[in-house]
Parts: sequence; structure tokens; C-alpha cells
Amino acid sequence: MDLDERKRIILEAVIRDYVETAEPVGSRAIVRKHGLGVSAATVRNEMADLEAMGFLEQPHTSAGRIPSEQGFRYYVDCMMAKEEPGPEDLRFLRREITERISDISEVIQKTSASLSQLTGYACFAVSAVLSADEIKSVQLIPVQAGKAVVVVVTSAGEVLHTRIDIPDSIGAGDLQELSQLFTRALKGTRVQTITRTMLETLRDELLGRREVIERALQSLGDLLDSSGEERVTLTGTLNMFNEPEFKNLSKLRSLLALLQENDILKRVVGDAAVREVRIKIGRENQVEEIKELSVVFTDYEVEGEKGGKLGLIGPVRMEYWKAAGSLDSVREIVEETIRRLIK
Amino acid sequence: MDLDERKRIILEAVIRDYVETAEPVGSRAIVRKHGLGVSAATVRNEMADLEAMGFLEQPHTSAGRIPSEQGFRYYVDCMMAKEEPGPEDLRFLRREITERISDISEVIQKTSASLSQLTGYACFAVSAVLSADEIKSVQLIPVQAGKAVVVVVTSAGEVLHTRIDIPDSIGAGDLQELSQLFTRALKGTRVQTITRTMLETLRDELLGRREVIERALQSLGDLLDSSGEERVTLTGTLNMFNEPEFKNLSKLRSLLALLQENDILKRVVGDAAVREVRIKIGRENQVEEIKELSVVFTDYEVEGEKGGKLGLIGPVRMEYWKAAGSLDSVREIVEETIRRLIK
DNA sequence: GTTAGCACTCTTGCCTCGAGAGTGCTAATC
DNA sequence: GATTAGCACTCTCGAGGCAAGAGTGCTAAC
Repeated sequence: MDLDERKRIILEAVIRDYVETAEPVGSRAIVRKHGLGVSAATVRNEMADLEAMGFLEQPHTSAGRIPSEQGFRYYVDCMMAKEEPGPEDLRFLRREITERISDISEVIQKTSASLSQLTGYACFAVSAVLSADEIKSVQLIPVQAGKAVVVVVTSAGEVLHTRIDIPDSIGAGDLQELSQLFTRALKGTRVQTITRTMLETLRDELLGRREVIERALQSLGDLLDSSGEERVTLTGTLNMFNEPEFKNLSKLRSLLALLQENDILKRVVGDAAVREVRIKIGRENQVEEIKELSVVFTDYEVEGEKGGKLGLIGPVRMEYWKAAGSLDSVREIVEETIRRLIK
Repeated sequence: MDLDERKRIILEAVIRDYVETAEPVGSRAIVRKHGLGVSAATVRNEMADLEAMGFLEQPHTSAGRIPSEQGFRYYVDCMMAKEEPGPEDLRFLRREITERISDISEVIQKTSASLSQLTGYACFAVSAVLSADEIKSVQLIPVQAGKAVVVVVTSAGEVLHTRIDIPDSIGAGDLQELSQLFTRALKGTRVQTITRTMLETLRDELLGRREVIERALQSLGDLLDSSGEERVTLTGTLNMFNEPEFKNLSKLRSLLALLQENDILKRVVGDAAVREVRIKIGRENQVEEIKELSVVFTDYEVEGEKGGKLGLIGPVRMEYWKAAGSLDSVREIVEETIRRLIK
């Protein structure tokens, strides 16, 4: 479906004005603002065509037009130029994301926070599972009679830990020895590739202190499993109070439901990792809860491997150009920052 | 200011009905529901008295009465009986808070979540700074060339960690040796009592590997400082959507502002730790942002020492009796659980 | 001290009406 | 054939009016 030049200009005008004002856009307003050398009547005819094609719609006769989801889709696919953040904003992002950062989850956290602040939309991040991440150390630290803490440190500087019970017969020296055994056995192994079977094999090799090993291995397994879980961060939801579409509680509620249900977001963004900005507009989202919202998101990679996801959530009437541009810039920054962290 | 029996009954009736329905309560409704052997006209006279005393107010002539903040205050101070959760709910709380818990912050997290689920209000927790908590181990783990992670484990099973840069000249063996030195020097020391000066002294004792030690001590100090920070957890804010007072966005917004500003809550609850349920109703809160909300909170202690705080946030029209009762019960459970964790 | 009765007040929902904005259509114009 | 001016038409939105409903305050009787 191709549009001639004038239709494209009019479609763009409607979208820009509507995104800005949240009001239906009339033919007069368009000639007044974008004065394109023809009269309002001509614009009206064109708009009627665009409506017939499904790109515009009317809330009621005698209101102006608003872009349909299909209209936004066409614009996003065929006409839109991404808008990168200005130099000032880029400096802000770079500073927030890279400075005073000590591990990856902090990078993600800061990225999400600063991105939502910058764009005025809610921002989410699905954390990376870095397969390049290797185990560096496994320690069993006694903390009280009968209790110890298992601490795993990875090359990215992530620290996983959990408590276990230990029999009284095991002393501090035994634990230290065990720590060394574990560390030696697992050091250099990629977190993702450690399987339960590997741990089983390890158990067989360490038959001596059965009980501790049993528990330690059990919780090690759990720890590593949990590190493989994708964590979801969501920030800036309060921004949305400024959007007029959230005056009625229904959309607001659907948005805030995301706060409680991590799974919704994971379902929205799916598994594919293409390192491009993708846009889902309103009902294009298969997930019922957010059919009234739009999601703009992208994947980041580290050392050529799949990382996590970053995205912005807003009303259908969203500044897709800015959202997409910001995500492009931020992805660069995040990838670089993480690369430096784990290298 | 004393009230005779009948006024007390009427005040209670107004409060109970209003809390339940969120509608102004009329004289007829009271005789119909609580039939106290007098006519509506008599109740009207009494209500006029109560209004004159400042316990009730009218949204407008010819609506029913609603309790004023002062009315709630009087009720809470002089008449209210706390309502503990039923056995079913207690079992739920105990299960949620005590089972499958591995460290204190998890206890707090779970407590907050289950309490907000149970009461239907938003729940917050200001984390404990446990002075009984001792350092058990300090480890320096090399993760990449020039990078190491400092891991501190305490007797309560908390694990603090941060990354530091190390000069290339320092090998894994050196770091291990340092770990032992640090651990030996700090083991058994209470986290709270470690001061910068102690760390300075330690530095002087370890003059040998200046640079690493410098950095390690620096980040150790930072780590311990940050562990002394009170962390704030807030859960169940979505519950509030069900309350009719949040139909207009202003109160909702003030509530959700808490999500972003931890400090607000800290300012509300202050520092005093009296291990009693305290109630702040509406404008009694000095903090501007939540003058339209009520806060019910308490402190918990561990081994006779100040722990953290737990509280519920709701509309002024709140079931104070249930909130207070639940907090009493939950405090018991939390104190016991933490005691078991650190002992 | 209590109650019944009644006039009064205020909200709420519903209706109507006019202003305003924008359209679609037709006929004239370029 | 595309463009435009003109005009009737439609729809929303806010204001104003009205009746119903709920609850009160006051007075006079019990």
C-alpha cells in the first residue's frame, strides 16, 4: 500500500499533532500549522481517503481525525526517522549508566531509571543471562553453629549467595577445604553450562563429607538456576500520570499491573533477540493486559552473545521516533559498559 | 474530653459504617443497623453534639456525617480494640515469613508482601541495622585482570560485595593472603562498631601491599556504610486502587510518589523505636506528601536491640483495628524469625 | 429527655439547549 | 480532472434547569 507525497505529509501532520496534543486533528488545524499550499477542503478529501485506507479514524463524525494503530504502524515502518537524544541528553545517559557502577545489575538498573527519566515513559529491562560469565570462586563460610553461607563470585563480578545448614561435626577448616575443592572444580566454567549432572559428578568425586557436600551442591544448583532467571526491572511508571489517556483508570491500571506481574513483560517481548528496535503498537501486543499500550524495545548483546532486553512502554500515542532513537543510543552505551565490566 | 456511653456507641457506628462503605452515614442508617433503642431524631441530636465537639463532620448539609481526623484519633486512642488476624491468616503469615527464607532481607521482603496481601493496604518496611551482626569473613576474589570482588559475610548470613581495581602486580595468592589478614583482623567485630578509624589502624598494620590494601579498605568502608543504610521496601500499592478515595488521582499520586522517594517514608516514621503500634492519621503526618493518608507502624527488636520498622499505609478511612492487630502479630513472627536466623 | 413531623438544603442524574468545531457534499473554478 | 468555496449537517461539551432522594435542624408535642 503506497501513499503519494501529499498523503504522506498529511498522515505525518496528523500523527505529529495528535501525539503532541492528544486531541483529534482537524483539516483546518493542519493547513494552519503545516500550510502546504492547498485548502482545508482538499485536506479533508485526502483525510477521507486516508480514513478509507484505514490509516486514520474518527472518534465521531465532526471531530477531527486521529491516527489508527495501522496508521502508526505505516508511519513507523515506512516514514519514521529515529531521533537520537541530543548531545546534552547523551552526556546525561552516559554519565548515569557508566559512572560509579559496580556490577551488571546496577548498570541495568541505572539504565532503566535514566531512560525513563529522559523519555518520560515507563522503562523496563529484562536482565541479561551472560553465558560468557564464568565462575571464579565458591566459598563456604561458617556463620553460626550449624549454619554456613555459600558464596559464588563470577567473572562479571556478580555475587550469588545462600545459607545452608551444616552438621555440627564440620569445622571451619573442613569448610575451607571444601571451598577450595569446589572452586578448583568449577573455576572457569561458564555459569550457563553448569548442569545438575556436572554437580552430580562432582558429588561422586567428593564422597567423603557426604552431608555438607550434599547440601552445598543442592544450594549451589539452586543458586545457579536462580542466576539464570531473567529478572525484570520496571521504572518510571509514575511518568505516565502526565499522559491524558491515563486520566481514566483503566489504562493506568493495566500499566501498573505490570509492576506486579513480571511475566507479562516477558511474554510481550518474547525470546527473539535481533538487536534492532522493535515496536508493538496497541493491539499488536498479543498479551491482553497491555492491548492499550505500545512497547518499543530492543536487545543488547555482549561479545556477540545474547544479552538482555530494554524497552519503553507508553500510550499508543507515543513519540515512537524518540523512543526508538533513545533505545538505539542507550543500547550502544550499555553494551560498551558491560563489555568493560566483564573484560 | 469524655463522651457518654451513647455518644461513644454512635461515634463507633459512624466510624465502622463509614470505613466499610466510604459513604457519609445518616442517622436513620445508624438506628436501622445498630438499633440502639432510640429514634433517628435522637441520634441526630447526638450527632450534632459530636460534630460540635469536632469528632464528626458533614461534607455538606443534608449529607450524612463522616468521622473527622480528630474523631478517628479519639476512637483509636480511647475506644478501639485491636483485631488480631484469625488463625487461618496467622498460619498464612507464619508460613510466608518463616519458610524457605535464607537471609534477613528476605524475611523483610516476605513480611511486607504478605502483610499487604492480608490487609489490602500498602505495606512498607524499613530494614533493620542489626548491631548484633558480626563480620564472619572478608574475601578478596580476583575476577579478571586488574579486577577483584570484595565479599563480606556476616553472622546473620548477609553478604555484602563490591568490585575494586587491583594493580596487575598482585596475584591470586596475594589476594588470598590478604583475605586471611582481613578476616582475622575483623572477624567477630560488630558491623556497627567498625569505624573508619579502625580501618585506618588496620591499614597501618598492613603497610606492605599499599595499593591493594588502600583500595580494599576504601571499599570495605563504603560497603559497611551502605549496610548501615536503612533500606525501604514498599509493596501492595496496587491494593489501593480498590479504595474509592483513590478514584481521583490526587491521593493515588501522593501514594505512588512513595514508590519513588524512600525518604518520605523514613521522615514519616522518624527514629523513635518504642515497639508499640503507632498511628498517624491524615494531617497528623508532618510530611506534606501524605497528609491525605494514614500510617500505622511499629518497631521490631531483636535481642533487645533496635531492629527496623514495619507499617501499613492506607486512606484515612482505614481499618485501624485490623491494621494494628496485624502488625502486632507480624512483629512477633518477624522477631522470632530473625532471632532464629542470627542465633 | 425523647420523638414525630415538616420545611429546608444539598447532591445526583437527567434533560435540554446553544455554541463550537469539524465534516461531507455539491457546485463552481482553475 | 483536481481544487476550492460554501453550506447544511452532526456531534461533543458545558451550562442551566428540574425532580427525586437523602438527610438534616427545628419546633412542638409527648
